[in-house]
Amino acid sequence: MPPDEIRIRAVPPWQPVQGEEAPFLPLSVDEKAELRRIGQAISFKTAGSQVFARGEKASYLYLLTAGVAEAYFVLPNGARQIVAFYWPGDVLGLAQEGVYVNSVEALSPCTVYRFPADGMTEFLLAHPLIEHKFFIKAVHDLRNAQRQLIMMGRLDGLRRLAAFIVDCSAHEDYFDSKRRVLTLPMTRYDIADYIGTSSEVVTRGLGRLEAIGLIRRLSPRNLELKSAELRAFVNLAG
Amino acid sequence: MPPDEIRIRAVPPWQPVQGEEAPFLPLSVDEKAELRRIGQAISFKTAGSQVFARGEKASYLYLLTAGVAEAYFVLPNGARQIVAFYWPGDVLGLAQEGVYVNSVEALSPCTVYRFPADGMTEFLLAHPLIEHKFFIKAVHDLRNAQRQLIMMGRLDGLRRLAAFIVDCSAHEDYFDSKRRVLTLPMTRYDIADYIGTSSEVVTRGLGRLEAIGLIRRLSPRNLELKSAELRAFVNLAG
DNA sequence: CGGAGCTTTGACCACAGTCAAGTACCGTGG
DNA sequence: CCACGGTACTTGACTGTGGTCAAAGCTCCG
Repeated sequence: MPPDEIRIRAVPPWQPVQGEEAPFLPLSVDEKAELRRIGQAISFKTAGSQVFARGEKASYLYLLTAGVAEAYFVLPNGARQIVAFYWPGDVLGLAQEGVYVNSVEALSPCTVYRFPADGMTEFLLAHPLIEHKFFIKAVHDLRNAQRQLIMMGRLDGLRRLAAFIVDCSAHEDYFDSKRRVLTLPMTRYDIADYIGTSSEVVTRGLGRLEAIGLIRRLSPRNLELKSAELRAFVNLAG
Repeated sequence: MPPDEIRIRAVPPWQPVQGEEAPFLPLSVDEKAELRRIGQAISFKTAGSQVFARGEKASYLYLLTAGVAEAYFVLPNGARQIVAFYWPGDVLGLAQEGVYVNSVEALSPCTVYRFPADGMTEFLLAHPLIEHKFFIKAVHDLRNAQRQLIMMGRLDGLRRLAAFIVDCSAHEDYFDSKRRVLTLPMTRYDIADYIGTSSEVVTRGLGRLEAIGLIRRLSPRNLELKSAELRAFVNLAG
């Protein structure tokens, strides 16, 4: 799988997963060709590049093909809440009434496909199979957002951090499953603004997780994980 | 508009809203007929009725036409997080790999349309215009979930409560805009489990909001609101 | 090799979570 | 209609997590 291949990361609501390419929806050759026809590949060379800002006219819908990005919202008092990290296969560009509702910036060099929002409705109506995949992706993201809500509402800081680490370890490009080493593409501030706490608490949390023996800090951005134990610690099975 | 009319509550991402029936997507007569053909109207007579439970086979997709319901998740330690309240026009039945991910129960007598999940994919593929509306609804709900994330992550208890009250006041069946009186269909516990705090904090919060003069408690479930001031207090414009 | 940004640690304090008790409300049955 | 019981709501007191400020150490890149 070339790194800039068009693919959508989602697990469907109804049909139990079929293939072994587990976390991605299968797109047919035709569908990819159709998407490439109306889309346009774009690269953001450096971390920190702004993809778009809240309030801008929502001219494009984006599909991230390589790299990591974040969507955030800044409150009037300056506080920042990250509402999502985007990994390869994720869709960006959530809009309301024609304008983006969040700002998005790259956390690493990124490549995206972007589709003009203008013709998008017509395109989707003309290609029901593709529309269905975008629909499933939206449902997938909704499920994730609700999961995040559960973590924010009912888990303490340490467990939220552990849950976040577990989530990150699902992304093969950043988790070496043989060495069990996770490479974080984001800063402590980013993590804090995502799980609703401060960078200090994140640091302390990593220290405590290391003390308990659930992780080992090889370097600030490289963590060796005990995945099963981490999952058990978060304990979100319900 | 009859109270059990089929309608979908959502504001679309791209096209700015057109009509004056603001918060609902227009469904054509044909579309309603098609939905009625594959759907089935069901009533839940009493508050507290369980619509479905987490882990059950997701046999149906639901459209709420009257009443209020809640979707919640119970952690192994017994804590409960409400991930959504559902109002008329909302879609219920979020599933993953064929099973519901949350439990849903009625907060008041409810009526729903339910659609068999079995044929649903085929039906949607055969009716792109309807599928598109479900897609837009999913995007709408995703936006709301992200907004909720911002509140949970970066607002203190009092502001979360105020934001919740403002959200409730958007639903005409429960907010008398002439008298400016909101009728809450849920308990303090429900509110607490939604905004991630305890029922005591909710009560205290209502007291403080009343002391500031933003609300007036006519009875525990009936609040007279100063909507503009409440909105300004929450201050989520960004 | 220098410096800026990122990370870590420490100390202090307040918000809000928890436990406990008392009060209001409402539907039920006498 | 009234008495009653259960549930929902309110209030109080205490405690601990985690938010904030401050400062020092580390890392990585230029």
